[in-house]
Amino acid sequence: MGSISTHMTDERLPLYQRVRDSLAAGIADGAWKAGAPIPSEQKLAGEFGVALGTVRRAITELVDEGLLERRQGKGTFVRTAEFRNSLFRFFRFRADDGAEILPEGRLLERRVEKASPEIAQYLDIRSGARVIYLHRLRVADGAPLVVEHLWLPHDLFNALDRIADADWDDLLYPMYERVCGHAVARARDHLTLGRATGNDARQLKLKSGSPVVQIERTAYGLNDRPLEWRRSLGNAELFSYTVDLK
Amino acid sequence: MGSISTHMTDERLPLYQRVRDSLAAGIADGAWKAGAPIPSEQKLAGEFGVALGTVRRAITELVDEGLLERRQGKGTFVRTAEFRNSLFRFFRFRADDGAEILPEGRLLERRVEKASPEIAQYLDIRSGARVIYLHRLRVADGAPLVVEHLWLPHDLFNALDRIADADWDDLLYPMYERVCGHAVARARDHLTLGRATGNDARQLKLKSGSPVVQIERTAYGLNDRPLEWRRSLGNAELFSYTVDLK
DNA sequence: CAGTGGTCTAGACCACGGT
DNA sequence: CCGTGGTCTAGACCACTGA
Repeated sequence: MGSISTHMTDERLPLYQRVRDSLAAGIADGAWKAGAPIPSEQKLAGEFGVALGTVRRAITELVDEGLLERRQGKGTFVRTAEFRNSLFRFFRFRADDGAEILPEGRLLERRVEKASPEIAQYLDIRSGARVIYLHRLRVADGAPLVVEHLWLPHDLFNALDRIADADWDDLLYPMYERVCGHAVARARDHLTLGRATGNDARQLKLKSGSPVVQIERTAYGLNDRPLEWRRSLGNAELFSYTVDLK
Repeated sequence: MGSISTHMTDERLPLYQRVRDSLAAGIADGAWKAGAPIPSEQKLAGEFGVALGTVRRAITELVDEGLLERRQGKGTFVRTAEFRNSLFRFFRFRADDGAEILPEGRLLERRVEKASPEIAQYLDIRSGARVIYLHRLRVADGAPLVVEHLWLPHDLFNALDRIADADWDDLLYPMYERVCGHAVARARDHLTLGRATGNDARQLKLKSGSPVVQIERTAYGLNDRPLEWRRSLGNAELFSYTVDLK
């Protein structure tokens, strides 16, 4: 038995699935760091005691899921979470020269509170359980672009309590991973059109009643547990999204 | 050599790619009908003179692309194009009881015209080439939902000239395939927010200046040639879309 | 050059669906 | 029962990368 966790899950699943799960667990545990290579297919086949084709299929699954990346002649690498585009794919945030802008994330509010029934449902936790609430404003070039309200289960993210307000990063997901060890593997966004009101309108510098695109997102960890729920509001005039249908 | 077209493309490509292309061509030609099974993997391996694993990989590609569907114990089947949801996935069209509604497609205008430079670019044809212009209104329960302006290359779709106005189907893509033999394999949608004006506003029964979601779509055939370009406008209040990010 | 992933083969046995 | 796709093995050779 090698250094990797060889406790394969559920005996009834196909071998390649169990290998997949074992590798996914290794990535989630941080046994292999993001950007670093995992052992070669030959080596893994030996350690798991399975054929090379079986390991290849397991790895192919993880590549399709976006967790791993193959580079011929070099190895197979743990992908760095690339959620830079995940919000901004919906909006046109570009400088006059067409270059992409990474909007600054300004923390407006932070507190620990009890989960409302709605939030509890989204996060799949008890109603009334402790959650961290964050209120942020995304600003580029001095112009407000998006307001975000977001909630995290406190038991998973209590390490954030020790971060000073000024030390928060623009991008939260890499920060979650670095500070709390929880990587975001996937997310589901639900888009609707709404109207800006009250504080949200004021912070976006829009008239009350202006159309805004509302994006409700649930973000999931490597084990499929909800890690975060957020509601983002952005000026609908800037909305722009491309999707491929099959 | 069997009944399938065994002229495999480009000698330098991997075998499984060439098999994939050959199978895709068979589907495009209509050698195998939608909904019907293709020959078994064993049989195909024999006819192509390759190993079973190679055929399996080729088929896996086509399954991932949505052209084929595997059913264990039964066979591998040509998927019926399911574009029923492709537009409606963006909007909430539901009856009071929550059931999905298939809005009726009302043909308002039809003519053959010369492609503007813009349309020509989208359809990848000569500017000034003949195109079919269609103007449609989607109506559910008497309420207008979406207006559509769409253009088709006349040389591919001239068979539509012989269809009477009253005989147009609600769903165009199956009709394209039935009447003209051109199946839509995929499409790319680009969504932005706009304002309803003039005729569009009137037909949607919205005040001029009301926010509308604008969906610009290019639809492609099995050979990747653009078949249709359309601009659809829908009441932004009804907009609702869910997307999974990885 | 050695080591990696990429392609391809030839076979075995299992799980499922219909006769 | 047979024929289908699903899993798994063991091994070959190719293509790419970097020392």
